[in-house]
Amino acid sequence: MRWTSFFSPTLRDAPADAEAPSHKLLVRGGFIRQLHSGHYTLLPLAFKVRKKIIQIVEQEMDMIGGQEMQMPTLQPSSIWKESGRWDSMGDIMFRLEDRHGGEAALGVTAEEIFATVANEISSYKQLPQMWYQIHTKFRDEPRPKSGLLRVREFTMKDAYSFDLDEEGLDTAFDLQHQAYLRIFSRLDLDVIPVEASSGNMGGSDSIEFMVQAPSGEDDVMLCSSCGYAANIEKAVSRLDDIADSDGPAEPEKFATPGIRTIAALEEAGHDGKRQIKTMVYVIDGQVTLALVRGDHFINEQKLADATQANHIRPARREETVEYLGAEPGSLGAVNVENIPIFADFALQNRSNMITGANENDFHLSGVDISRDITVTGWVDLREVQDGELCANCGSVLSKVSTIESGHIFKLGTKYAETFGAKVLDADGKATPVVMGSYGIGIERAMATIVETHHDDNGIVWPMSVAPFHVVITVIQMKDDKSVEVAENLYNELTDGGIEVLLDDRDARAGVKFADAELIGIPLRVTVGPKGIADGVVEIVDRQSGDMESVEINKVISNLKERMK
RNA sequence: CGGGCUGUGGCGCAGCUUGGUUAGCGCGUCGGUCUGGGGGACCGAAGGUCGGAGGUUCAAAUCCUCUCAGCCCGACCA
Repeated sequence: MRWTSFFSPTLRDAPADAEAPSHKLLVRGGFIRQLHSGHYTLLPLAFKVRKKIIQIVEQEMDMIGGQEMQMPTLQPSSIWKESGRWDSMGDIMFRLEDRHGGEAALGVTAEEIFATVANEISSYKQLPQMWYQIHTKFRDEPRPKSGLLRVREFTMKDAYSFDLDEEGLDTAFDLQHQAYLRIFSRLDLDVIPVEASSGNMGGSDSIEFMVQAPSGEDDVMLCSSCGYAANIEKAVSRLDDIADSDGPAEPEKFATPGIRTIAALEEAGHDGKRQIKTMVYVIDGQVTLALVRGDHFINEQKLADATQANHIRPARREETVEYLGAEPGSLGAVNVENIPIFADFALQNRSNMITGANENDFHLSGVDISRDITVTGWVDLREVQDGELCANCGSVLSKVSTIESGHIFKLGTKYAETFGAKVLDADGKATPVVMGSYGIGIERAMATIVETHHDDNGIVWPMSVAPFHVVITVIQMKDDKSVEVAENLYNELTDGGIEVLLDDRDARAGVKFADAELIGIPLRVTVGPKGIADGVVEIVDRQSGDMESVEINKVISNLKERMK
């Protein structure tokens, strides 16, 4: 490709509203343009990178027995209603009606559709199956942001496995896990597999593949010693036991005028570790209490997971007053009936504690949780804090910001049962197939590579996904000899299967260098009169910046060596 | 959904407080001359419904009302 005929509108300045490095660089480099919030046009450079990422994903999926196919993106509501996700998906789903008034949605994910197709599998002899597609997904995100990192329309590789039993699922899950590690390694992304929440996907285990980056939106807890890694929505840590002194036979009410916070109670001499923090939520319309230790913080996703909630929100002040009789700051769960109460494990067996009395400006002391509070369920609600100790090995945990690059789920039989995907087993008995689902966002992977592969001058693509392998920079287009050498190299390299961008623009060297570095081509061949006088051209490595003078007839072998 | 900010040529911005000729500047673009190894210089040129609608006024980019869009923080996020 010749630069003079290539469409790559580079910009000197990044758009003012871009913040994330990948957003700025992809726009400046002429890879993408925004059409609308969360919707981007992929220009030729980005399209080339996307295609290479897709090829890598396809190769690795095919390697583990994946069969590529494609599902419709416009899907009838009926299929989503059957699984119950027409409601549970909420506002994330783009919904529309056809001319007959039929409800439909744009594909958010495709468990339902694949499970429907899996109806065609009728015998255990046809299992296992591993199917996947690489296709557009639509999600009406509350807040698209950071260029390609969070968008409303994107390409996703979603794979689905079908097995006869849990053991088969474990095998498929592990195959995908290994394939993911190979894919991200080939993309030169340092992924950390972490234990994750499954959200409204359902199912048991799920693992997310996270890449550490400041622009990331997900927090992960990492143990540097034993390798424990978990999304903060799932992470646990070691806690010291607390020995409570004996309390009174029943809770005692005491006045706490003006005290409305845990911190204020602490100042009044009541250690946060001895307090019960009472939070009021509305979960799918049901007012619910969540209790954690006074000095602890609740993680809402944990509460949502524990209650299998579709929709969860903090209660409004009026609701709190209506149901508990007091305002936030004086709340407690003692003597509360008819409202579900979920308590964090850290409160188990605790006694002689302090909590709100559900009467403004009063608290209770001497609360024995098992005696005085009707706990509906003991669950893990506490959000682990940076610096706490690993539950496995006792080393210090650190909280890091990450980008979610992939997520794999063990779904079990939920979708198969709903959609009647059953097979006859060896005994002739009908049994639902066991499913797994496995996703990777293609454009997010592209942006994540940029997040982790750039410097002050621009992007530094790994060879595996670079839009071109080599850029030939002609220093002076007026110098016939330079042009001749460059043209010959261009033809030979291209014939040799190397993807070359020939910078044949009549621009100054500085401009060409800057553009080549901005768009991040891994190798640059500089052809100029100085070198030609000595029979050489220069090869510059984008990553290291190292320059080597190479005899013209050895350029191809040199480049091929570097590309290995 | 709450809070904050921004819409002026392809990009980055000024002008708006205090209304007043042809709305400026830098970069980019086009033509030309010189130049030529890190975003060069000079000459010339094109390119703007000032986000949109309504209003106030002799007069609106500027004031008022409504509205649309985008960005950031939070909420939310399979």
